[in-house]
Amino acid sequence: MKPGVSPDTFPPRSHEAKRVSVVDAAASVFCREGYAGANIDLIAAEAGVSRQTVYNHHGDKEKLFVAVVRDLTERCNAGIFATIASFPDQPTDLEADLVAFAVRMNRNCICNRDGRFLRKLIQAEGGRYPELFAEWREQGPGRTWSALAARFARLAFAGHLSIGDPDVAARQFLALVNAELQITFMLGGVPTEEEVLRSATNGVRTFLSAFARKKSPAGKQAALVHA
Amino acid sequence: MKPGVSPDTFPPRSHEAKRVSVVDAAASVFCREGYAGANIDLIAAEAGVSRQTVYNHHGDKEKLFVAVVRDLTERCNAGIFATIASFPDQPTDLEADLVAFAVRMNRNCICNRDGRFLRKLIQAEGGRYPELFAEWREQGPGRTWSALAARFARLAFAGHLSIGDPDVAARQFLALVNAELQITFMLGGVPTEEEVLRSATNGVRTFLSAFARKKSPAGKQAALVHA
DNA sequence: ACAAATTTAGACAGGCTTGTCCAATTCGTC
DNA sequence: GACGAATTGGACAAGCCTGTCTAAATTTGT
Repeated sequence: MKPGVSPDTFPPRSHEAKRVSVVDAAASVFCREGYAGANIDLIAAEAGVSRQTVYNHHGDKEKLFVAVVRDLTERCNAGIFATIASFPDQPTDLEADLVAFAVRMNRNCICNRDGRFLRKLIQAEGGRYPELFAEWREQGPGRTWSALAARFARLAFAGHLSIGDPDVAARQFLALVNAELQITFMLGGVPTEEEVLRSATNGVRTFLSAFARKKSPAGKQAALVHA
Repeated sequence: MKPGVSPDTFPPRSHEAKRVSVVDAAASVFCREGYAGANIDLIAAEAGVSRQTVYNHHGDKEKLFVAVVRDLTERCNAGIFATIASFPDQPTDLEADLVAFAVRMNRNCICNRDGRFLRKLIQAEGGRYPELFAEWREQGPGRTWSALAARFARLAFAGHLSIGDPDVAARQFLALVNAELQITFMLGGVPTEEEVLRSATNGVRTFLSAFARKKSPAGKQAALVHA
């Protein structure tokens, strides 16, 4: 385990671990107390390190804040694109598949620790670091909407939906499945699994009512009405 | 100008005026800097009064903050209900009337100074004053949704829409007409008139596609189904 | 014009926070 | 076991902020 290149022993082992736990604790404290109210001593205590270690690793409060935002942005984007990769391109039950996708999106990206923290930091400090959050906006929501719009366009092309503008549809999809969670988000709360499921179900139903395939053979429409 | 009751001289004339300008300046500073970062000297300067006057009127920082939130809540609610009163109960052009209503809602309640400030304070400090913002939640969004749901139910009853759950429809209406403004709201920006109009138009179109009257006697196919 | 209330500017103590410095200690590696 | 790097705890100066106090100036009502 010692000689040569051992499998899982990196030179800065506990060093890097401390760095991570400082960033994690800082994210939590910055969110709870705001940038001005965040206290380096508290961050250090919550990370289980001394104050001096915080300064050794990150220089000063502002650099630490930037490191926190970059960290959260990166992890959130990774989660979002991983989830979008699971979009139901060949749905068997369109409603059920889209509801499941929306629930995954919420659970893995929007309601989890990173998502809640990043959202709050953007809302609270967005005005003070324009370039930092402009970067997030391009890399995050911008690409999210594009990717999602492409998936919806594909569903429309395959005849499952009737969509005018896929970009608008993608944004409206996200707005609809989160419609009933807005207040909870605003107050910083975490919706229950039931709330997420209900909002997603209601949202997807309305979405499908609006974007259901419209140009279909008359016979099929009649059959649909009968059912 | 001296004897009797002069026309525009209230006993606490400039006194009350100063109180208002202190609250206004405080709202601005609390939003920009956060509660912890807000500086009483800066608030006093921005209000054009001395620091001591701030303390004379409001006691301490926390009481001032509460006064600001109550003030914003009251004004925002008043604006919201005034706007809901202009809901198109007897629409001539349903789409155009709903778009105009959505634009009014955005301009007068959500994007104006009070709306932006209150939203930011709730997001930033909601966790620290649970009872204060719980009160807002009941009086504001709770009653807003109810009132709006009642209006939509009326439209459905009159045969203009086909709605399952009016409460869900009301929340989804608001979510849809704001779908394209979310990011701007998050970053604390003010959307342009064009953006508001576009988001409202796209949102109302999708809303009407989803909730358009389905069982109408107009279509021939529908008549067939009726039989 | 007079008297009362309000406002102002400034000084002030007390507390808290950031960021630095340093000696002692612990940790990882050879 | 020994060496060097990282970490710790604490002291420290400097600055900022809140909230109070005072005496002078201003405004308000009569």
